[in-house]
Amino acid sequence: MGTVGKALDLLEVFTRQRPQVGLSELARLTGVNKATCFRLMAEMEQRGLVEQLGHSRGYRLGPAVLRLAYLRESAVPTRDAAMPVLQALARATGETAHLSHLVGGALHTLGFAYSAQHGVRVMMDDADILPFHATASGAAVLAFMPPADVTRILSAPLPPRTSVAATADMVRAKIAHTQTHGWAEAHSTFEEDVQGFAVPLFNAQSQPIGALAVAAAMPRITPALRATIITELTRAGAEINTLWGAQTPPALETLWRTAPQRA
Amino acid sequence: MGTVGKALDLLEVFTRQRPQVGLSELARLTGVNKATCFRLMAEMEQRGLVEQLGHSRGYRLGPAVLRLAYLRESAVPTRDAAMPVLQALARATGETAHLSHLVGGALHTLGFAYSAQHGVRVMMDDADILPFHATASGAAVLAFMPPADVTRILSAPLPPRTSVAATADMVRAKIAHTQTHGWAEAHSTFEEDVQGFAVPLFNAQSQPIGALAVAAAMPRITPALRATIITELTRAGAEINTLWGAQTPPALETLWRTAPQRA
DNA sequence: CCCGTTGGTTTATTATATGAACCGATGGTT
DNA sequence: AACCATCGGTTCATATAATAAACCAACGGG
Repeated sequence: MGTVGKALDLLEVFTRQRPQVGLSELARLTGVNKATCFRLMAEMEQRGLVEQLGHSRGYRLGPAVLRLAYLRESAVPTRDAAMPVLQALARATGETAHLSHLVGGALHTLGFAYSAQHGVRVMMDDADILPFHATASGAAVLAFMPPADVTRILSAPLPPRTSVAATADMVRAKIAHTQTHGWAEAHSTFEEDVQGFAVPLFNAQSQPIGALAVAAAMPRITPALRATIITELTRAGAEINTLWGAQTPPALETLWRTAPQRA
Repeated sequence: MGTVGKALDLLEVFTRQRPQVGLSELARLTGVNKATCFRLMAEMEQRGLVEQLGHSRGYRLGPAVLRLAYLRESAVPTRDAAMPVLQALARATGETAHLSHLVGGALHTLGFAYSAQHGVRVMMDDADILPFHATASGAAVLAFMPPADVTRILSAPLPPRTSVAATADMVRAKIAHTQTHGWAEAHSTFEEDVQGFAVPLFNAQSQPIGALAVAAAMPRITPALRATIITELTRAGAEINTLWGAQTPPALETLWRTAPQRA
């Protein structure tokens, strides 16, 4: 692996739960030598990608990432464009809507929206990372990936948090379902008592780059609500794909148009 | 220079005006060898920091920067905390308020706010980079930096855009003014017919990390407006410093308390 | 007072980055 | 149609930069 890859891996340790880390802890978490960590962090600090507190206290993400994010959004307004659709989807379904983006072989949360309709909501967190296995979003994306990539991802070690043991066969079944219906569904997998629905999102080259999902509280699910979610989800998915200038696979577009009847 | 520093320098070519660049152009702009550029970009693409369009079209910033920005803001809500103050400052003065952050020895625009009062406004752009010389914000920051850093910055080559030739002596005069008054002022420097006012912002170690500024349309400036701007600017500066958990130098705090009388 | 841990530094060793030349593809221009 | 410049990407010998173990001084809790 190259040096910059190693440096960028260091940034992965920063999460919502662990906003700052010391040098030794960083070396321990990443397995990178402490001296190497120091040099890499010092170099990233110089460019403002990370900063350290008071000369000896730990590192955290720096202000430069804000600038990069502004430039990214102004160049390609992914999130800004999708948020209104996301909010409308949450309103229309009464459940939590969720948008994720494929980056480096993982699904990163890009945004979410709650409905005010119910007190009990499926909660989400920005910058969360979703497991491919056992989420509707994961199945939605995998269903439109080249088979080689799917095999590679499914043969990777399973993440620890999956509450239901998700075998590769089960995931393949979900993928097949997605390909024939146009949307993915998952029960009690990512979280207990949560029913997930998702559709894939594409780029201009018809490659899947993310997923739009609705996460509903399981006890509320009725045939009618399920139909509503599927109808609204496919409609919103088509809308975001349009906003993003995506090339939706024609077969999928057809499925989405007839989704309401088959829901 | 280290490899990751070189890689991060590549990201600097992306601006609002140049949201995407091809490989050869990138190599030309940065002076880095084309093969090196390719390898570095490929490595950054793998982590989602940049992405390329359709296998041969150019690179642009990738979605991973969004995630990093969210994490940064959730860990240390710099911009979110300051924006309301910024908007209030624009409203109170009737002019454009501007917030910049010191990152890697340059002032990066972090946010701005317009007043609805006048049709003629000083326009700003997110992710702009300000020259140290000849802006009020630059002087405000330099005034509280270690002298060694000031000398280093002032001996750097002058940026091309400065409309008024700003000699090091002129900048030093502005710095002295800032140190005795607590705020910086600049006439027709960054832009024609713009009068700039600025105060420095600090971190918890009393080091300057940015500036809060008001940019007013020159023809509107009257002694009364000038007094208002200085009063409101120092007040807003103190407020943001508090929000950011900054350790404002005591001498400066005193100056700010008495600024209205000396305006 | 001790012992573990912290952030940071040094060193020889080695792996990695580098850049000139090269490639096939593309797209105007003559 | 032949040409030429330029594009993104690749190759490989060379040299530079990254690495890791040992070592510091400083800090802090028991």
